Amino acid sequence: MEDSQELSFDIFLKNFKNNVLKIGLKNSIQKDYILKILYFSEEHLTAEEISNKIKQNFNVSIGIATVYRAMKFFHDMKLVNQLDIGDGVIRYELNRLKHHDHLICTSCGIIIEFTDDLIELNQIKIAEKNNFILKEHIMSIYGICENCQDSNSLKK
Amino acid sequence: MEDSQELSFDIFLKNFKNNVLKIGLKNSIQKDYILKILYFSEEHLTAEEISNKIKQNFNVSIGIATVYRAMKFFHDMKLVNQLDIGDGVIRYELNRLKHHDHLICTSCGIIIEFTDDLIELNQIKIAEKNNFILKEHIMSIYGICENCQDSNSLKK
DNA sequence: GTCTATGCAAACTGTTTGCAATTTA
DNA sequence: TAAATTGCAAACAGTTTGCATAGAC
Repeated sequence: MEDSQELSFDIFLKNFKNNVLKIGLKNSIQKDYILKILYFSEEHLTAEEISNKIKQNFNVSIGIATVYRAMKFFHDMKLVNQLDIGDGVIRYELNRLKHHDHLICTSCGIIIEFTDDLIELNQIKIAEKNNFILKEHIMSIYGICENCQDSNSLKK
Repeated sequence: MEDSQELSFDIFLKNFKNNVLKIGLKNSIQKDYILKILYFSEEHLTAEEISNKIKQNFNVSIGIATVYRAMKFFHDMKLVNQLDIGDGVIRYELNRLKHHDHLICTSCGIIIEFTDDLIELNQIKIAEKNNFILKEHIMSIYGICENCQDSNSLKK
């Protein structure tokens, strides 16, 4: 399992690097590390967290400016999504092509992804009704997650 | 019309000030000005913009820190909504109780409000499915507005 | 060898905080 | 008069930028 994931990452990375070369730019190990972290992470990571994880996992230090520049680059290439949950920090995730939205727990901050076809359909209708050319949407639902509900009734 | 709006604002303001007193806090002209701007503004304003509008309309200078503190206060009182469209600036609007979402033009930045019952229903279902206690949701649809579509085909 | 990407530190932006002065109840 | 609010400036956090150096093609 490990191996097959590693393999699919290798293919993904090779493909990405080819695309970079095609547009006349250069690759770097730093970007490789960042992509690897994003690829194998389930979470939505901040620039800081990405940098820390690279330190932990590969014992390599990457300047925070490099992370930001890489994220902008990936975002322009539609390779990563940016998620702003309104706490002043931007989080990043690999764009796995299937659109999804986010449930955010206002107590512990956990972010749960969900997909909903009705929402996808609805946004098209709303955009049409307002004569917008649709690009994308962000839907974030805020509430209290199961865990936090339980720990609030701890004393029972 | 002007007058009846002025009147309804006066009632709104008097009511607010009473509530402030009830919880043992003090009122100030600064908060009055801010509320008046919010009340008569259709737009979603940043702290900076609120401060500028007060300068323009009433020729009064209010420290930016005061605006931020007031907005936090209003937000805690559920009087104001915060809108973060992901450009690093928080926008504020008076909470007129009917929930609505936002269409944002990525070209000119105009923000159009819309309401959609299906979305309201949907979020309840999604929260339930994930065992969340629902608090609120934010949905922002990004696209190109009618105006910007036209001006792109200017040359014809 | 040329041109891009990196790392560092400084700059910047929006927001928050400490504190003395002012205003409110 | 006691307590809360303001205004200023400094602090702060996250992000961006300029520039010299290292690295990729």
